[in-house]
Amino acid sequence: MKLEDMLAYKMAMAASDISESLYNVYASYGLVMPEWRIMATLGHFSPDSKVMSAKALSQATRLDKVSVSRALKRMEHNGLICKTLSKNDGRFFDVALSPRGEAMYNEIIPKIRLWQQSKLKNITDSEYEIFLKVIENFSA
Amino acid sequence: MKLEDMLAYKMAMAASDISESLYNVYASYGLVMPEWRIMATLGHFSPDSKVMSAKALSQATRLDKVSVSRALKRMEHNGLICKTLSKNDGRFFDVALSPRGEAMYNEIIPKIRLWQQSKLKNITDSEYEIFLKVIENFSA
DNA sequence: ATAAATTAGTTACAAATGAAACTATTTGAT
DNA sequence: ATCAAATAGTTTCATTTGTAACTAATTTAT
Repeated sequence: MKLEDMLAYKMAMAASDISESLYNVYASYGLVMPEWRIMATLGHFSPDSKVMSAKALSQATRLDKVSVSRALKRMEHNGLICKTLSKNDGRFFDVALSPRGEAMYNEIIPKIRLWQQSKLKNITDSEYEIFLKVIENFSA
Repeated sequence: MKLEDMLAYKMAMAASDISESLYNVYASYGLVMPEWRIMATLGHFSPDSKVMSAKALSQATRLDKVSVSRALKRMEHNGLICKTLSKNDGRFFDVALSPRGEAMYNEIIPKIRLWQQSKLKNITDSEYEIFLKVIENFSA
């Protein structure tokens, strides 16, 4: 087996490179990685499902529940999210981006898009489709 | 922009899933992630280049030099590597897998290969080729 | 030749992390 | 209805981590 063929190795290295590169974008907004992942998740889902529980965020972001709890505390403190006890079930919180959080999200997203385009400039649409299919497979 | 199209997000999630899944393989040998990355790198390169410096390992594995230093200390203590001062340049160490480290590597690799095959069972060779091309691009 | 600058690696310390214990709420069994 | 089991989220504490300071070796400039 060649290292060149080592899927996990390649993925980890690429993810690490991407992660570092992306850090420069959201860090300029004072966000750390868990906060950015949460913002990205909430921002994406907010059109349809306005709220998510901490548990759902934990699953979507692959952050453990302690990290989510702490990130949400900071984000609430910074006015980026609204956190209210769920009416149906007092164990859950309904978490959503605040207007301010939504504004920040909408400011960051175009920069991410630009960054992503630069990363994909040598890749055709059909190649990217296949790439997505492959990594979709990994998480399945 | 749809979350479905968020490259970085998808990569981070897939890498996280893969990393967790792979952890079960090397953890059973008492290795932690930095140790496994170092072993994989040394094991792969050992046919041609028998030794690597801690710095080279740090670059290859995307671990910072402190992590590498600590991992090498543990691995040396466990008899998995040999670490000798370079003759040419007294700042470098020549690091290589010990026979015991090599044996462990050769025991783990087939399990990684099996694991990888199961992850790729729905993927054709040409699709995998394209996938590799795309992630190669990220690190460039 | 010598002193400043650079580089490899380690150490120390402060910050981030996660497992386990904890609180609070809900569900399910009797 | 009541009590045990389960679930969401928080807190505690011990470990892990990374930045910055350090040591030691080498290179570069003068």
